[in-house]
Amino acid sequence: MPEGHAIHRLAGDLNRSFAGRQVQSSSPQGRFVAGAALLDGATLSAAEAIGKHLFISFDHTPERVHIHLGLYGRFAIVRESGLPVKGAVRWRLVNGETTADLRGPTACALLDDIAVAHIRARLGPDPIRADAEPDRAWQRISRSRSPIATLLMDQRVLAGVGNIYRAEVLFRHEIDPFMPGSGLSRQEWNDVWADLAALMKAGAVTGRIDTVRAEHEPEAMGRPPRHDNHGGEVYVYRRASMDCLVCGTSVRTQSLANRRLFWCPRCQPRR
DNA sequence: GCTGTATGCAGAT
DNA sequence: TCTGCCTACAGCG
Repeated sequence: MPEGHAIHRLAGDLNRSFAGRQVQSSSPQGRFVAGAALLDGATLSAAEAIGKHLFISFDHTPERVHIHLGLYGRFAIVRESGLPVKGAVRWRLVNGETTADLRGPTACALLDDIAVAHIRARLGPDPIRADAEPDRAWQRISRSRSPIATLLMDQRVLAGVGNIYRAEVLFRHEIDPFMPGSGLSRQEWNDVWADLAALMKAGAVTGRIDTVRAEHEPEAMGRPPRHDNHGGEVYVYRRASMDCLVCGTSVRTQSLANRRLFWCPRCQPRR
């Protein structure tokens, strides 16, 4: 479930289970054998998330494991050890009582400081991180003719926002997803950034994406409760042809930059 | 068993 | 703008 909030949550979970502890490291699937062997028996020092990227450091080497889950990747942590390997486990970490199995990542590699710095340098500010500089994103957005919906998901502009948060934050601020970045006012940007930070930090705690304000929750609107398969309550994401929770208009969808975009044409009118 | 789908991104065209 | 790729699972026959 890899938008940025999930990666931050994962980093926290890994730290709780493994930080400061010696780990057994292996690559049952066979595609991270050399890296995994190098770390076997090492002490894990910390896991850190930047946008959708996860970095894991160890005491005995300056190199870090860089993981990007991509669309399908999962990193499952269970409170058991001695488990049989099920499926294609790229990397398995075990301490006395806990097993973490990584499957299907786009990236899983041991990187030196220079390579890590390279990745960091190409990422925009991450709304979840305390060290984020939202102005860097504004500089790009305010000068761009690309649709705001495209810019929000561009990891060079903002790190960690994915298809759900972009659709939801644009809905919450009644912004036309096709409006060029240069059409956004500074105030709108400040509001969008603050909202993304709040929504994503909450998501990192709960592990769900919840974007529906209390007054629009199904119960408050006299509708039956509803839970989508990503685990939270949302306004427009994957609700194509369903009624907008606010105005009742049919939610629209369209492919934009290879991803499905969802919006309400009435709440987010063309500008 | 097969097909379609998924919260992503890089590299080719 | 399009294709390929990493994997699991739901829905279908």
